Amino acid sequence: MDEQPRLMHSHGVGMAGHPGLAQHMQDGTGGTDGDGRKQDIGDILQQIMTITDQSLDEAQARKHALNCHRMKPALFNILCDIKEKTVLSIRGSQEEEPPDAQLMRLDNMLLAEGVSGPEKGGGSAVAAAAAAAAAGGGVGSDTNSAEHSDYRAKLTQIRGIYHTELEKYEQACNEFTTHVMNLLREQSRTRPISPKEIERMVGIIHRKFSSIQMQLKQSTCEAVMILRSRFLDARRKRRNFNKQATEILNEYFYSHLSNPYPSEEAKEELAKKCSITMSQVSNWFGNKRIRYKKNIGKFQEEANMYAAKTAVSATSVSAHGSQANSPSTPNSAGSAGSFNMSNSGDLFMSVQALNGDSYQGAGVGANVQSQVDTLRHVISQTGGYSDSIAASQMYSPQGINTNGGWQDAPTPSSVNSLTEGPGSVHSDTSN
DNA sequence: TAAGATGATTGACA
DNA sequence: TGTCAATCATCTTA
Repeated sequence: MDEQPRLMHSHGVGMAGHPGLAQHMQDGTGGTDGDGRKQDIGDILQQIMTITDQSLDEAQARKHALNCHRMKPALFNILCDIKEKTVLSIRGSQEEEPPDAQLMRLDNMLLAEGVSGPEKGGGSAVAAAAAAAAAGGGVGSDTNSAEHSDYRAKLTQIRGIYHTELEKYEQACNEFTTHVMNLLREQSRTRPISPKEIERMVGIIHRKFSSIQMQLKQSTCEAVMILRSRFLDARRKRRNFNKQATEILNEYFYSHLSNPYPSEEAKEELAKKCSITMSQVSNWFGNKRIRYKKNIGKFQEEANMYAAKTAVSATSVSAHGSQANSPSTPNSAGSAGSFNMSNSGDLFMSVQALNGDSYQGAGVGANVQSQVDTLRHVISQTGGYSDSIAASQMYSPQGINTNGGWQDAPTPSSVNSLTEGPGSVHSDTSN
């Protein structure tokens, strides 16, 4: 209480701050009643001016003086009563809100996309799923994996930004909460603040920050969506198969020209070799058959080329003799779709392509014919086919019948079978 | 930039 | 369900 006089004094007419003004006020302009009133106004003004000029220390000192004021407990009690009647009654209407559905949705999505939660390759799983969904859009696994890794890298980038920002927000939220709680604790010395009220204030702060967090989550979701759509769009774009894949497919097609219907197993094998999907293999063969049939002349050169190619490799096979064509191999052929371009069965078919009436291209000369003879010799040596069978097949026309379909084309499932009778077309998987 | 090549899609059919 | 045929959309090349 001994500070009280000091407090009052500081509110008094001290001239320290503005002696000039105070002097002017004190001087006045006359000694009448009006002069007295002016004097009061001057005092008030002086007080105001003094307050604004007070340093922080002075303010602290005055605050302390106020805390120690003898009337403080009584005033505090009154404030408590008033607050009890007003503020607390309002509180009832502001009960806990249910968890935000949108926030939950965002959380779930971020978790599913692998942005939030533990890094378990969620994003890459999504990318893989997206790749699978867009199966057939790419050119090969190398390209797919490149795009895949690109997607993953970008997703990781988004994840990093998201977590950094989230941490920043959380830190800011904690700091601000601590700051507010300190303020409230400080204020609780001069006004009644219950723990519940502090709790409520903290709740308000958290809600504010969580709304900011929701914006962050929303932005992150949008970024992921954009990334995904771009990723999928890029995959939808058609790209040509690489040269090697096309060669493999063409080799198979022309070496099975009389029956260019690869079995499921053969398709699988081709798909693996070409690094494309089975449906892409099916598409390719479908397109190829139709386009070939529509314009055989145009494909003549290509057919000859591949036939010659196969024949050359076959010649080398013949040079190696039975090692590459053990007697057991032809009949074990049906084994699950594996095929070999240099095996006797495929050579047999390539010979067909080479010798078919309409395939006797100008580019294939007597040397190729001699290769054919060699091949026929090799084939006959393998014991898989008799010369007569070979001849009957080799010199048959394309296999394309008058209706435009491939002659005697068996159902795809029977393509692999080597147990069919003479004249049957097979060897897809003769190994 | 146009024309041709090529992979994918769609509907009909057996 | 696989294939054919037509067609679309995109890529490649001259």
